[in-house]
Amino acid sequence: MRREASVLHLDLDAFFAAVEQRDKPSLRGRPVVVGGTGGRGVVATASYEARAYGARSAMSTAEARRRCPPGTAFLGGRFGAYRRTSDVVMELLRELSPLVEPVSIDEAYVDLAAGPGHDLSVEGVTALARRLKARIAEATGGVTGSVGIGSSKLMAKIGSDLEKPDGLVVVAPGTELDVLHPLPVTRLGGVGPATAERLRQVGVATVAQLAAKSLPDLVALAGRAHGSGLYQLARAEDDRPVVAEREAKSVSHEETFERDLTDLAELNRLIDSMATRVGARLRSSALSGRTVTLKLRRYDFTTLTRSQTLPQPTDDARQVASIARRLLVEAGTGGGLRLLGVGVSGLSQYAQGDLFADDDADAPDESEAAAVLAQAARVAGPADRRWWPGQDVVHDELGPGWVWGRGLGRVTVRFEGPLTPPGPVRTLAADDPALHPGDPPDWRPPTMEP
DNA sequence: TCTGGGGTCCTAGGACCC
DNA sequence: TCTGGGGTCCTAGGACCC
Repeated sequence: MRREASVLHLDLDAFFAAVEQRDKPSLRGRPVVVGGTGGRGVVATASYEARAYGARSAMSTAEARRRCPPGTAFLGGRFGAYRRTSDVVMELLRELSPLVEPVSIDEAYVDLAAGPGHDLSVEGVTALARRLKARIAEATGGVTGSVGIGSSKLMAKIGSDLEKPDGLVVVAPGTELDVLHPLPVTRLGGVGPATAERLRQVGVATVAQLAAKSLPDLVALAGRAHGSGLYQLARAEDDRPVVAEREAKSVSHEETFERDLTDLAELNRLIDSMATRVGARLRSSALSGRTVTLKLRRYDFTTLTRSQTLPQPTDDARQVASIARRLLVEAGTGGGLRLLGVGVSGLSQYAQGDLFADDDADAPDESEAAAVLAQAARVAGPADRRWWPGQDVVHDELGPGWVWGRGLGRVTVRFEGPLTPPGPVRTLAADDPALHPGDPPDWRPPTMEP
C-alpha cells in the first residue's frame, strides 16, 4: 500500500452496449443486450436500461429475452468497433502515465506515480480524474467510464465500483479500512460463488468479518495462496504493481454448437478449423507452444480437457489438429458434444532471427484461408444466415445501416449512423444484391478529423 | 431453447531425478 | 525388504475474471 492515492482504475460503463447506443441512435435510452443471440448464447453486456429489467452479464440470452420488454435490442458483438473505441481510451490513459495495465478491453489500471509530475493530493487526483472522464466522453462520442483512485490496485478497483455508472471515487489514504470493511466479501477480486459460499458457512459475509478470521483458518478454507491473499486483502494490504506488458501464456479457440454433435468427421473438421485459427494467431504473435490441449463439453455440461506436451514447440495448425484429433478419439464423443476447444500453451517467443528468415512465414497459407472460408460457409448456410443482429451493412441506394433482425428469407435493416437522427427501418430480401456487409461507422464529426 | 469465449492462477498426484 | 526428501515436469481439474 502506498502513502498516496496514485493508482487509478478505469472501468468503462456497460461498454459494448454503450458503443452500440452511440453508433445506433434509435437505441439510445432503450434496453440493449449484447452477446450470443443463438439458442445457447449468453449476455456479454446489458445496457443500464436492460439491467432495470433484470438482464445481467453471463445470464443466458433466453432468460434475458424473457425478462426484457418487446423492442429490446439483442445484438451480436461488433468487436472491431469495440476495439477501436478501447484503443482511443487506452491512448488517453497513456497520456497520464507510461505505466498503463489494460485488464481487458474495457478496464485498465494506471500508475499515476510513474507519470509526469502529477499532484497526488486527493484534490489533485480528483481534478485529474474529472478531466480524464471529460476527455474520454469527448473522444469516444459519449462512452462514459467509472474511475477509482487509491493507494493500491485493490482500493482503486473498489473505488471505481462504488458509484457506477459515470462514477468518480478517490479513497483518501488512511481511510482504506473504513471503505473496505462494510462491503460484502464478494466485492473483493477472487471471491466468486464457491469461495463466497464457503465463507458464508463460517459466518463471513462482510470484509470486516473476513478480517476477523485467522490466517490458518483462511488457508484451511481456501488453500494456501488464495487463503493468504484473502487475509491480506481484508486488511487492505496490497502491493501488486501496475504492470504494462504481460506475456501471453496460452492461445485457444473454442465453440459451443447450436446442437450437440456426435459425428466424428464433422468434429474433426471443426478441430481443423479451430487449429487453423490458433496457429494463425500464434504466428501473428511470433509465438509457438509445446502443449496442445483439447477441451470438450458433453451433452450434460460435464467438461474435460486432454493435453499432450511435445518435445519441441509448434505453431503448425496441422500438427496441432492431428494431436487434438487423437485426443478426441481417446476421450470419446459418447452422448454428444456441445463444445469443442483447441488450445496451445507453454509458449515461447521465436528466436529473433527466425522472424524474417522466410518471407512466407507470416502469411497464412492457402489451405488455412480455405479452411476459414469453409467454416464461414458452414455457418452461413442459407442466404438469410449471412446477416446477424447488430451487424453493420450498407445498401447501394439506402446507404449505411445495421441489421435489426432476419428470418424467412428477409432481413430488417435500420438506416442510421452515429451522426444521424434515428433512421427508417426497411425489410429487404436476404439475398438483395444491393445489400452488403459494412464497416463500423465513424463516430467523430468530420470537423474533428486530424 | 439453462449455462459464451478468452484467458489466468492454483492445487494435487504421479513420474522421474538426485 | 520397506518406504527420506526435495525439485521439476506433466496432466487434469477447478475457481475466477471480464
